[in-house]
Amino acid sequence: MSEDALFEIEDVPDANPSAEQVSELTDFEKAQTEAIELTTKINEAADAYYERDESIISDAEYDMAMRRLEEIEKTYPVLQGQDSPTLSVGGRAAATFEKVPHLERMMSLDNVFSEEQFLSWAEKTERDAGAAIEYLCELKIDGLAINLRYENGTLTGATTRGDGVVGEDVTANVLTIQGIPHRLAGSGFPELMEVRGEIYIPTAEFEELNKRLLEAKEKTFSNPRNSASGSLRQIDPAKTAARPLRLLVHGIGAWNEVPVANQSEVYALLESWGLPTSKYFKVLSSASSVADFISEMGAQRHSIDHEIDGIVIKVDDLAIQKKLGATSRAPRWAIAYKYPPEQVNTKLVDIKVSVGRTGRATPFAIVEPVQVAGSVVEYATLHNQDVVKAKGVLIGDTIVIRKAGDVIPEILGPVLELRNGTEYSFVMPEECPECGSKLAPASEEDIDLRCPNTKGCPAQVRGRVEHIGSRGGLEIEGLGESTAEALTNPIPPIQPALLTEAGLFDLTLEGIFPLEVWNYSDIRIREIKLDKDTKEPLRELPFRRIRKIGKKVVMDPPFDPEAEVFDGDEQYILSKGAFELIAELEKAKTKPFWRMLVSLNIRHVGPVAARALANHFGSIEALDEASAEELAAVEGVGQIIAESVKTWLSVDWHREIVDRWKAAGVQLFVPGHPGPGAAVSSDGPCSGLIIVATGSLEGFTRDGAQEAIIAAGGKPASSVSKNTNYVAAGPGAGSKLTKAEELGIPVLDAEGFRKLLEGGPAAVSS
DNA sequence: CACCCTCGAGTTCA
DNA sequence: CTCGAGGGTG
Repeated sequence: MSEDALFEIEDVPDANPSAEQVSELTDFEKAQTEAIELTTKINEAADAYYERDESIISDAEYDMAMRRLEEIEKTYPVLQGQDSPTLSVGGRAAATFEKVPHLERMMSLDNVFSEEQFLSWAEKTERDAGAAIEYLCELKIDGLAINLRYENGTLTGATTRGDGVVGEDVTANVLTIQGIPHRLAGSGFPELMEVRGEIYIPTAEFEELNKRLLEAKEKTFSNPRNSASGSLRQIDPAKTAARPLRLLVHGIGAWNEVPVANQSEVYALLESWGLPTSKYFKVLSSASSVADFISEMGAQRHSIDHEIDGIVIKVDDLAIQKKLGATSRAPRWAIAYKYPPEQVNTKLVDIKVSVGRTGRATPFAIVEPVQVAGSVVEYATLHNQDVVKAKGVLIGDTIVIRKAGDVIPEILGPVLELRNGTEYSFVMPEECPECGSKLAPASEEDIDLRCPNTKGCPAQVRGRVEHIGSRGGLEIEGLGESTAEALTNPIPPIQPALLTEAGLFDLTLEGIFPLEVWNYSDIRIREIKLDKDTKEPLRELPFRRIRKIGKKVVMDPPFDPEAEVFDGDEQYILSKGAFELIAELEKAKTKPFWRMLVSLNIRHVGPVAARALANHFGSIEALDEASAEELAAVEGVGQIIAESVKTWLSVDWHREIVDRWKAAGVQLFVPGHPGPGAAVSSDGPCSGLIIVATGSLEGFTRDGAQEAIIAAGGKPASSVSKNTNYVAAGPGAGSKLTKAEELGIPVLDAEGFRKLLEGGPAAVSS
């Protein structure tokens, strides 16, 4: 159950008491709110139905919600997220497919992103193989992996990849796909074999399909991959049959005694039996010719009849494949070369400036929403004014966007041919967009402009409060982005509950009513301008209240979460959020001292430096009395951090934070600490070991793993290097695991990790 | 003083 | 995840 479900979702056109300046909600915003509501409703109903076998709404109601959502998404395609229920037709239909284990695990592939990385993989592989290698190169089709099971030449089952061990049975649908033989041609088939392939929709057919859907006034698909996925998961096989799905096979799973020696010969054999193989594969005998193949195909990737996102390179010789074996999740005898992330054109609508918790003013781009590599992008950071200049973009330009690291949108530059003269350049504002203070560089050489109003700037206070609640800080549930905003919101006539973080632990239920929580996108583009004449703040952009955690009520304490309260003619039910926040704040008061240090928002003091300081000094008083030199003597703390701490402590309003927190009962010391200088010894089974935890380790949360390493006397690190002693990797581990394997560092699973923590290196040395 | 590890800070979207 | 910069080491 999501947190949001605790709150009422409201459609309040004007949540701001100073109503005049606020424009009406746009149609788009109304549609967005409705789409969110519908999606929640549909998903909850589908979950109940498929997971727990119960109906919480009638079929008719469900259909109506689905139809309305489709309608909205048709009007505003941007609102159709990747996981929109309208994409998986029949709600969460997937859940109705039977789970079937694969006979042989369906592995994924490790990735390389440059020629250099590929060459070093090839070098290592040749070394490990102890022989020259013939490489089989093939296109990496952007589709859905499928496992086909043939028994004595007859197709007896088709399953999706699932988690690699167990897939979903989609046999009935696969049987309808053109070009997949139900019965193999020729003779000499094995008793039992698994064939791996990719289901996809050719680009041309995809466009055709979308055109047909459009004409039929049905909703269209955003890309061939989604479309193939949706088509394969139809409950009714007749619907699948109507879609232009294709198959290409590219591997084998379980198969006793393969009658040939090379993967390429396997393909030839499969083809002779009537299975579709790609005509693009090629066997090459040197890594450098493979590199050439990669760049050649990259240049013509869009002229191929289906979408590709890279090239797969395999060791052709099956005996060598066997010798090389596999890591926990991917074979060592194959690698995927991924082409650079998808690039998309869109329009640069505006450039605005946001201010973070440190006061840094960061320009960011607002772009016309577009789909890039899996999600809809609306914002992209521009780092600072020099970057804006360097990119050469003007407001109004058509620009090229891509996803860097597959997550963060990056603006590459303008499309100059599409300029029409109406574009204009961005000028860095002189003043803080939120508090109006004059922006200035922190030092001479500093490129970044900062808002000097550290104490009072609402943007900075909000950022700091949010940081206190964050995972690295005090981990206060219910104190995230929007709650921090609500607590510090300075829009008159509402006084913010907090002017600075000093009062955080003095908050009471009465104090936080009324507290309204605003949604994310509104915070991001928030901008307050002062009226020229009255100097009253104007709210330039409409705020939209989507939920509330409290409402001012006339009622005697103690408050009761379940109470219904009458305020004039209106009736409110108090939501749990406010009560939980107060309870969480109380719990936070006794969290570890290093978390307190992080929460003070001292520059350069993050979790690691804070731990070092907390260990050596044990209390805020000890830190206060110590000189900068004494601080800098601590390992991991240098002059800069030491001075930053001393400077922070010398500021009056910072001291006020410390004093008020203390007065409120916040524990600013390590209980039982022997005193300054006496570092708490870190004895344990893992003394002196540097351990990196990555991926999801069963039985540990991300931070839990770190804590466990420390508790065992080890040192947790965030990146893998040659100094690392062990890497504990769970499912979903990425580059760190790759790096560990490269460097030959022992890799442990959750089980091994637990043993290491209990018994030290001896326990896992075997 | 030049290098290599790490850490801190900022970042988007669901 | 990435970038820039702090801290430690040879």
